[in-house]
Amino acid sequence: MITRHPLREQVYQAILDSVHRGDLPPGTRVKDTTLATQLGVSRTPVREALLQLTREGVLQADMGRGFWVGRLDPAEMRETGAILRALEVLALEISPEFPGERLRGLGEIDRVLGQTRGDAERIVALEEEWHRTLLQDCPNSRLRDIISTLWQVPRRYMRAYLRDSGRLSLSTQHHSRIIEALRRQDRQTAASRLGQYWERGMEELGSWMQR
Amino acid sequence: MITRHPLREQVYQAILDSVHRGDLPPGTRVKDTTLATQLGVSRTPVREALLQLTREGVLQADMGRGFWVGRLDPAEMRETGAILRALEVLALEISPEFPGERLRGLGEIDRVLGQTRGDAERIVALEEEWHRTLLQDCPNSRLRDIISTLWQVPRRYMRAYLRDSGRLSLSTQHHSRIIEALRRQDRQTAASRLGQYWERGMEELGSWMQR
DNA sequence: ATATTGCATACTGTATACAGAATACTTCAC
DNA sequence: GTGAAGTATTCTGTATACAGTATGCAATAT
Repeated sequence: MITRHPLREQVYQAILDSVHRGDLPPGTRVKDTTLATQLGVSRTPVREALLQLTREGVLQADMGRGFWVGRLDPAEMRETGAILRALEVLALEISPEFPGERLRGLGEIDRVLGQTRGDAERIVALEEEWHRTLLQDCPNSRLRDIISTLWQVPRRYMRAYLRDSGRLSLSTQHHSRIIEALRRQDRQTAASRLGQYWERGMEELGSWMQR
Repeated sequence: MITRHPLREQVYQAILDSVHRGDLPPGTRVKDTTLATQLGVSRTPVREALLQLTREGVLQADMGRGFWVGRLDPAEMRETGAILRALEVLALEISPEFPGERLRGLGEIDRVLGQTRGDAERIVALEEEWHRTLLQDCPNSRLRDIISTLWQVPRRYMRAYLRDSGRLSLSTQHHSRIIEALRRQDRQTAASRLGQYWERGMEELGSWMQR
């Protein structure tokens, strides 16, 4: 069965990548005509993608005034972080037993994370990948969807934080503590440690943003 | 300051209302051209609204095959319910002290709910209104947004359940128990009772759907 | 020089046009 | 009558056109 994909999805991904790569820094105005010609498509799918990104909080929009890349705002970070914390904890709690393969995968990502230096975007991508792997077996697919979508927000803040502060990693030691609990199949402890991860991370980002 | 509103928003609301009123039962195909002529606008804002409703789970879509009202699916209900439970509990936990005015408002909605008979759509609307009022002061605006959006899903299931089973109310006694805790400014207990509300509600809807 | 008004341009939101795919229908064979 | 094949029609996804508003620039006045 061949599945066709609407243009708007590719466009969506392309714009998101641009934002994450930093080609479109926070505050930049995003004109649909420009993007349309750059990507070689018409304005229609571009606008559909822009509307979705706006809904997800990556972009902002004013009626008649178009779209721009959302500025970094401590409140947005805190609010989204609190939500993600609750949802990831829930997702982990209701996950089934962790197969050894999954634990190895998490360890591997963590290992690569420990070796990666200086590439903020890559570190953030690996961080997200680690979480995605952690929650991969969560039986609530809608929950997984919402979590993935919400992650678009912290990505932007983490990237800015890593670049600006020069920190190398966000939380390798938290990762290992969570993995340790999962090795014992103690999902409850793992979940509570995952909560602490977010708590700490939010504090760290929060104090940085008050520069 | 005058705020203008894009057509797509009005269209969005109009379609949502149709779905909630039951004019468009689950499974109905939704054609953008038809809606466009009915509403007296072009296809563009209609499609923008349809895309958003699809993201929110009210509609479904297949590439090249258009949109239709999502069919009722026990798994979707369970999954969304679990998420809403976690988020509403979180929202209540971080809410500030409840002013007397708010408590009176909750009691008033509850009173109207107790008197309303037979009008499934109105009962569901009041139920949602009760929850919205409960979480109105939650300082996390993004959380409030997500909760409102997610509520589109249970609305459809609750409506079908009330119509089909002939039950009159969903949870008046739960409401009072929550209000009781709030009167003592015991948000922690109130939040845990709110969790029980969702737990019970999901069980009730779940067993009904296995007819 | 600076502020202000008018004008030109650019861009957004919406409408319409077009191409290709999916569905419905008709016709014909059996 | 039932089923298949081919044709018509409908509808979707994308492109383009259009109208109105916002933005930037220039010319003029202060």
